[in-house]
Formats: sequence, structure tokens, C-alpha cells
Amino acid sequence: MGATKSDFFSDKQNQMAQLLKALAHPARIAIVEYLLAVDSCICGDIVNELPLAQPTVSQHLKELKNANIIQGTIEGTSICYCLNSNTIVLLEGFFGGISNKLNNKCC
Amino acid sequence: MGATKSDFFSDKQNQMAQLLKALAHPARIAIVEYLLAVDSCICGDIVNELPLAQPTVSQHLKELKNANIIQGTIEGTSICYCLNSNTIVLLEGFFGGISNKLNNKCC
DNA sequence: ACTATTTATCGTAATATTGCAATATATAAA
DNA sequence: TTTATATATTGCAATATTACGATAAATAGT
Repeated sequence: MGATKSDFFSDKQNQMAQLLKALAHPARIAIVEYLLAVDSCICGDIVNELPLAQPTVSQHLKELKNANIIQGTIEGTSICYCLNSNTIVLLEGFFGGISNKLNNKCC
Repeated sequence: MGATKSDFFSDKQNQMAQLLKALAHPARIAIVEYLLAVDSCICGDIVNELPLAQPTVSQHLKELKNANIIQGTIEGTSICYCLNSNTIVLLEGFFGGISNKLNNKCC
């Protein structure tokens, strides 16, 4: 017990859950919003922007990268990160799809 | 260490993270999709629909209710659950807002 | 080669989540 | 009141996440 029973759910359900889990932390929301605000690419300014130690930020960036929410490009010694628009659009579509099918027939 | 440093992030960031966390599990995605599919209200058919024990489902429902993603109305011995459209629209708006501000200037 | 800078990884402690058996609560019907 | 049905709560074991110090890896400049 304790481990999520992923095997019993569909691939899509597991994928969406994993994607949402990658965003389900205030630090990672903050990273996404910061990347959105600075528009062009960024590297380790994120460490200065957040109240977290460098290894912690690095770990959060790794999770966002694994989930394809951001992508990083090596530029000399630093790495430039930016949002992956495909994934954002996918998320928007997921909730848009639910929203469209909703017809307020509630209890 | 180990606990999320919520104090250092904004209320909005914490709220959004909490909302996404409530959805960041395949069982809870499945519950939302099921509620969407059956359109009108449901009670404990969800237990039959999912490969999880009744207490586990009850716990997931509680989390979704706490996050205002679903709402439940007592109907005799059973409880009728349905999606809360306000919260779905809020989520759609969050990702729509990001999507709109994105201008593919990537690294 | 040496040094400085940037990012990643390892190891570990603190905390949170997941799942379920057992049990409790609450309403309906007999 | 007793019984059946539906849902919630408690307690606990297994597992996952969060955070960070210490350290490693990798590139740039001297």
C-alpha cells in the first residue's frame, strides 16, 4: 500500500495526472509565471527569484522539464529555460474540453 | 525540512498549486471524467467504477470537495456528487491566460 | 593547468500521500 | 427498535515528495 495504482487507470489519465502533479507546487507555479513574465529565455536567475536553495530549484526545474512543461538549452556555462507552449495548450485544451461538456445539471 | 515553504509564495500561487494537486492523481482525474460523462448527479457508483476500496474513494472525493472541484448533496442515505463549473472555468482561465501571453520567443 | 561560475547529483531528514481494514455515523425501511 | 444500506473516519504501513548541505561535472577565462 501507499503507491498509486497507476496500472488500473488509462494512459491518458495517468499522463494528465503526472502533468498536473508537475505543476502542483507553488515553487513550480512561480517558475512558470516567471518564465512567462520574462518572455525571452532565462537560466539561473530563477534561483535568485525564489526563496529556495540552488539544489532545490534545480530539482524543481528537472521535474518541469521531465513533464515537458519547460525546456532548457545549454548556453555556455548556463542553461536557458523557457516554457513549452505545446504542453500549455494541451492543458488549456483539457480544461476547455471539460468546460465545454459541462451543462450545469447539478444535484 | 520536507514541508513545502508555502509562506514564501503568493496566495494565488499556493491556491493554484493546491487546486492542481487535488487533480494530480489518476483516480481523481477518473472521478472528474466520470462525473462529466454521467452529466447528471451521482453517488457511490463511483466506488463501482474505480478499482479502489470504498474508504479510498471516499478520501479522494473529500480532497476534490475540499478543493471545490466537486460538490455533494445529501439525498437520503446517499450523497450526490457533481462537478463545480466555477472551478473548472477558473482552471481553464489559468492556462488560457498563460497560453495567450506566450509568444514563442524560446531559447 | 588553475580558478571561477553555473548547474546537476547524491545522501538524508522531515513531511505528505496513498490505500485499506476496521469501525463509526447516519438515514431508510421493516 | 432492528436491520440494511451508504458514506465517513480512524489508524497504520508503504511509498513519495520536499528541501538542502556537500559534492560533482562541465565550460569559460586567465
